[in-house]
Amino acid sequence: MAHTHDDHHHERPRDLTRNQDLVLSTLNEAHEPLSAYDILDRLREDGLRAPLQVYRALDKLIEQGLAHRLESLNAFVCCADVGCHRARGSAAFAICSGCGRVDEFADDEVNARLAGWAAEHGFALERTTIELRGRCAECRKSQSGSPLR
Amino acid sequence: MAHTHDDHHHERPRDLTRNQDLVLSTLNEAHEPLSAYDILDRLREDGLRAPLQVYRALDKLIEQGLAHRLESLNAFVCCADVGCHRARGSAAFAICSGCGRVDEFADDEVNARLAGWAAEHGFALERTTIELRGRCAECRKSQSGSPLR
DNA sequence: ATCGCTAGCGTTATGTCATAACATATCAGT
DNA sequence: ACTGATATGTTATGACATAACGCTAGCGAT
Ligand SMILES: [Zn+2]
Ligand SMILES: [Zn+2]
Ligand SMILES: [Zn+2]
Ligand SMILES: [Zn+2]
Repeated sequence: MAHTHDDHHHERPRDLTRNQDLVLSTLNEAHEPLSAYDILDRLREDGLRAPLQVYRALDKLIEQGLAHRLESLNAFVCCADVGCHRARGSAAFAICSGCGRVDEFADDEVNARLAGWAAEHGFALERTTIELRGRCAECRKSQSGSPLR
Repeated sequence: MAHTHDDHHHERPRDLTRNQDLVLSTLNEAHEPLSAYDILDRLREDGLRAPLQVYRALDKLIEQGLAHRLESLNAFVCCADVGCHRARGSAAFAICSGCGRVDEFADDEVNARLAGWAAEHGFALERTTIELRGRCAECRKSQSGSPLR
């Protein structure tokens, strides 16, 4: 969108609509990935009724790099490092099958190697998914159960 | 037409069951990822009636490294490199949004870096998903449409 | 042989995730 | 106020995946 001549705020990441704000807050308060329907359930008392309201908000949040979709889980988390979208290469996620904890990180070397493969093969890279599944340090100590598939 | 997951004549272990063999053959003959329901549709005339028959076969094939699940697509491909399961680290996939072509590859450096992150963080790595989305060289030349979401 | 175990199979029903289609509302620029 | 873009609300439907049940075939041990 075109900015006016005296607009020095070239990034306005907090220009969120009501639904987007509700969804982002829900993700922020959760300590685990949430499915769109999980989010919906937590927002019924705020007036949300239909999945589409959640999915639309999620689309925008993801577009702005404020949230991420975990493909291997069909669930969503808020971004742990706002700015990862622009400042760093694509993010990777370590997902614990024990407690649901998700650690977001980025590895420049990994991103460089994948970009390299793409360049070599004439592949126009648009989006990268990197997801590690396993058990986090905490869960390895305590032999706790496995809530995640 | 470019072939990727083409007619590799996989050495199929003789211990595949009828359903597993049907599903693997279907994946081998396809030149694109197939959803479980796509596979089911192609196997109706062979007597398959229910999704579960396909999912159960897929589970076994994936377990044996003969097929892979593409998380970002909710679809399946046959393994382009039998033995990737054992011989190499986890596989990566470049998925073309234009034609559906999938290239399977493995990058030792990428796998090493991800294993390194896991080791540093006490994360017991069980499974890794690496999926690149974009447009393949062929599709960049010809401005063809976008059948994949 | 037949018992008991295991793996696979077939079927119905259900659960979970995601989008199509359409109507209405809100807001900024003119 | 008019207009176009974006966001919203709602209903219905499509797409992906599993629960729960009982049956069958294969196989080694008794
Ligand atoms: Zn992030
Ligand atoms: Zn954990
Ligand atoms: Zn493979
Ligand atoms: Zn292509």
